[in-house]
Amino acid sequence: MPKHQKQLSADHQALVDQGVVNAPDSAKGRLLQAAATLFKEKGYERTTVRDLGKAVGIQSGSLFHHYPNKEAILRAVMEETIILNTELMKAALSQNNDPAEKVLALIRCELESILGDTGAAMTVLVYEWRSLKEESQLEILKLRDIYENLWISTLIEAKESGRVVMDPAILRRLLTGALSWTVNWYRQEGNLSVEQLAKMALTLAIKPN
Amino acid sequence: MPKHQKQLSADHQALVDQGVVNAPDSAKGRLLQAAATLFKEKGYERTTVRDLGKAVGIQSGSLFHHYPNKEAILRAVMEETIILNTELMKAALSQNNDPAEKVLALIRCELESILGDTGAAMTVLVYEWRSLKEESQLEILKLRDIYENLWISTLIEAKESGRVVMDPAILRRLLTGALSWTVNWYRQEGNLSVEQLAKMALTLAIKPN
Amino acid sequence: MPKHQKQLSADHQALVDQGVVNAPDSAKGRLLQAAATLFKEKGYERTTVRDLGKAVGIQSGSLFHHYPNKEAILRAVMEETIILNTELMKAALSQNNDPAEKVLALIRCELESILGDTGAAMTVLVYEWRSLKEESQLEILKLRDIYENLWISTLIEAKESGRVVMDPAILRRLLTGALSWTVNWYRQEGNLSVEQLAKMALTLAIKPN
Amino acid sequence: MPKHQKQLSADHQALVDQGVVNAPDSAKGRLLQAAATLFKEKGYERTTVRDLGKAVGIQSGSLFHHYPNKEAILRAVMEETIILNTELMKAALSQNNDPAEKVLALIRCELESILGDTGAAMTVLVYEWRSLKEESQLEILKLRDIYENLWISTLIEAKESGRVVMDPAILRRLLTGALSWTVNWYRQEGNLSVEQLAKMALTLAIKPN
DNA sequence: CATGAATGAGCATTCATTCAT
DNA sequence: GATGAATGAATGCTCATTCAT
Repeated sequence: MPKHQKQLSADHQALVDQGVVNAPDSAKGRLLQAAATLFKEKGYERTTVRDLGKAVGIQSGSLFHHYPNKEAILRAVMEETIILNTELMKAALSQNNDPAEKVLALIRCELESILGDTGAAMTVLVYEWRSLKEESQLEILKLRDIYENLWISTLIEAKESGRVVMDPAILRRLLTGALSWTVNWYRQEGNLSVEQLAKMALTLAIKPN
Repeated sequence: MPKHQKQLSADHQALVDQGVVNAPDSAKGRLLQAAATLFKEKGYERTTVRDLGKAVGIQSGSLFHHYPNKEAILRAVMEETIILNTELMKAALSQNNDPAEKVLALIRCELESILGDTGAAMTVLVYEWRSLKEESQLEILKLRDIYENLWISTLIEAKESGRVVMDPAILRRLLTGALSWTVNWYRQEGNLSVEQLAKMALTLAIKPN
Repeated sequence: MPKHQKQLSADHQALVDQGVVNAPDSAKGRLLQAAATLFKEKGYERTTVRDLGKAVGIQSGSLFHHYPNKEAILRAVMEETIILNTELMKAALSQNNDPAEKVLALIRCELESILGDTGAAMTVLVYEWRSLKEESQLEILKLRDIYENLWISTLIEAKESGRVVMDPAILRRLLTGALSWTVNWYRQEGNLSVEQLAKMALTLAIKPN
Repeated sequence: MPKHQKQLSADHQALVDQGVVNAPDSAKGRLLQAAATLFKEKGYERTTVRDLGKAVGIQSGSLFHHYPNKEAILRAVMEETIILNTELMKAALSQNNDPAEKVLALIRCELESILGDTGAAMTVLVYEWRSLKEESQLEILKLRDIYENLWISTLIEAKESGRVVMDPAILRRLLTGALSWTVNWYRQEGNLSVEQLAKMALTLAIKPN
C-alpha cells in the first residue's frame, strides 16, 4: 500500500541515514507518528494501546515487542522530536550569521516543527509532560536543555548586538509561549504564511533597525 | 477548623455576594478549588473521584450529591474561572482610560489570574480542554467569547490610537500564548514582580511612546 | 389536589372500613399504589427509593418513617393485594351456588384483579417474587395458600359435579398461567370484554353442558 | 475436566454444526448456559458480572472479551433460545401431518424447551424482558414473531379442520400462559411425564374427536 | 514476531440507609 | 414527620500487561 509520502528535508534525511531518528516509514517510525497524532487528539491517558495497535494495523499485545510499556512510547515520541528539532536548529543556525537573522531562523524552525509534520509530537511534548514518570522527565530534560541552550546563546548574542532589550531568559520564555500556542489557532490554509508569522513573532523580540 | 483564609478582593467578594460564583469557603467552592489544584497537578484523567473526596474530606460517593459526574466538576471549575476573570477584567477596564493603560490592565489581570489563586483553574482550562465532552465545550466557548471580546476590542482601540502595530487578532493570540505559558516558569518568590512582568509583556505589544 | 377518584366497590370499601387494607387515598395507600406501578414498569431492583419518593411527593429519606426498608414496601404491596383479592373471591363465591358458576366467578375475580386497579400489584406478585427475602416469602405463602384453597376446593366441587375432567390441582396450575399471562396481552380498550374473556377461559376448564 | 455431557438431539447438533447456535460446551456456550441459570435463579439485576465470571471460571473483566456489556449477554441468552426453539419446532412440524398432531407437537416442543435444558433461558425470556434496552427488545421481537407465526398458522389450520373452536390468537395466548407457567410448578421427578402433561394441555385447546 | 484470551487492579457511579437538623 | 447531606459497600466496566500458542 504505497502511500504518497512527503519528501523529507535533506537535513532530516541525513539524520535518518545516521540512525539518529527512525525513518518515518519504518515500523517504529509509523508507530511513533500514529502515537503522536493520537496522543495529541485524545490525550495520552485516553489513548488505549488498542487504539495504537489499530492505528498501525497490529494487535495491542504486539506493541510490547517494540516498546516495553505504554509510557516508553510516549517517551520515544518526545525524545525523537526534541532530537530531530535540535539538529534542524543547529543546521539552520549554521547557515546564518546576522544575530537578528539567527533569531528569525530559530523562530522559523520552531514554528515549522510546531505547525508541520512533527506538530503533533511537539504538542504532546507540552501537554503530556505529567504523564511521564519522573525518571523519564529527567532524561528528556537533558535533551531539552541542549535545545534551549541554542536559543539562549543566540538571544544573548542578539542582546549584545543591541537588537534585543529584554532579559534573554525572560524573552525566551515569553516567546516559547507565544510560539507553542500557535498550534491552537494557526491554520496552514489561511492567508498567513508560516514565514510571515515568523516575521511577526520576530517583531515581538527585536527592535526594528 | 478555621484556616487562615486570604481576604477576597472587593470585586471578587461582590461577585460572591451576587451569587455569580461560589464562595471559596463554601462546600462547593472548596471542592472546585481542590479539583482545580488536583486537575492541574495530576491531570483530570489521573485524578480519581476518591482523590477529590479525600481533598475535601468526604467520601467519593458524596461528591455526586453536588455534581452529577466527574466531568461536571471539571466543567464547573472552568466556568467559574472564566466568569470570575471576565468580571474582574471588566472592572479593571472601567478604571482606565488610556488605551495603553487598558492593555496593561488586561495583561495584569490575566497574569494575576494565571499566577494567583485561580491559577490552577486557568491551567486546567488550557490543558484539560479535551476532557470535556463536546456539549460542555460549546457551553464554555460561549463564555470564552465574551472574555476574548474584551481583549480584542481593547486591542483595536489601542491600534486606532497608534500604539499597536500588529493585527489585533494575531497579537492577542501571541500574547495569549506568552502569558499563559508563564505558569510554567514564573515563580512568585523570585525577584520579578507580577507588575514588572506585566510591563515587560506590554513591551511585546506596544511601541514605546 | 382532589383528583377524580374511582369509586371503590362495596366489598372493597367494606375491607377498608374494617382496616383490613389501606384506603387507596391514604398516605400509605398511595405509596403502595405508586410502588406497585413502578415495580411493575421498571422492576423492583431498577426502582430506586428516590423514584418512590418522587412518585408520592416526598424525599427518599422520609419513606423510612413509613416502612423500615425497601423490601418491606414490596412485601406490603404483595400482602395487601392477596388479602384484598382473597376477600373479594370469598364474597363472589358466596353469591353463587352452581359449581360451574362458581368457577366462572373465580375466573372473573382473578381476571378483574389482574386487569383492573390491582393489576400492577398482581404482576409484581408474580415477577418480583425472588426479590423478597425468604422470611417474607414464607409469610406471603401463607396468604397465598388461603387464596389457592378457595380455588382448589371450588374445582374439586366442580369435578365431583362432573363438569370438570382434569385433575383439579393441574387444572388450577394451567389456569393460573393462562390467566396471569393475560396481563401481557389483554387490552381493556379492545373489543373483547373481561366478561367475554372469562367465559372463554372457562371453556378451557369446563365441558359444555 | 470432562464433565458428563448430555447428548444433544440430532436436530440441535445440526444447528450447532451449521453455526446457528453456539455449542453448549464452547466457551461462549457455557457462559450463556451459566448466565441463563443465574439470571433465572437470582434475576438479571441481582446477578453480578463477578457471579457470571465465577460460574464459568474466569475473572469478571474477561467476560468483556466475549460480550461488550452485561446486557449483551442477556440478549444473547434470549436470542439463542428463540432461534434454537424455532428451528426445533420447524423440524417437529415437518414430521406431522394431522392438525391435532401438529398442535400436540408444538405443545410438546414448547414444554420440552421450558422444562428441559433451555428452561432457564426460556424463563429469562419471560421474566427479564424489561432489562433489555429498547433496541434489543425490537431485535428479539423480530425473532419472536417468526416463532409465534409457526404457532398461529398451525392453530388456524386446526381451526379450519374443525378441531379448534376458539379464536386462534386468543387460544395461543391462553396456551402461552398455561405452558410457560409450568416452569413454576412442574417437576420432572414427579409421576407426570412431559408427554402426559402435553396431552393434558392439548385438551384445553382441542375438542375430543 | 504476532496473536488474542485472560488477568486483576482500578475506576466512576449508584443507591439503600442513616441521622443531625 | 420531614429533610437532604453523607455514608460506604457494591456494581459494571476499562485497560495495560502477560503469556501460551
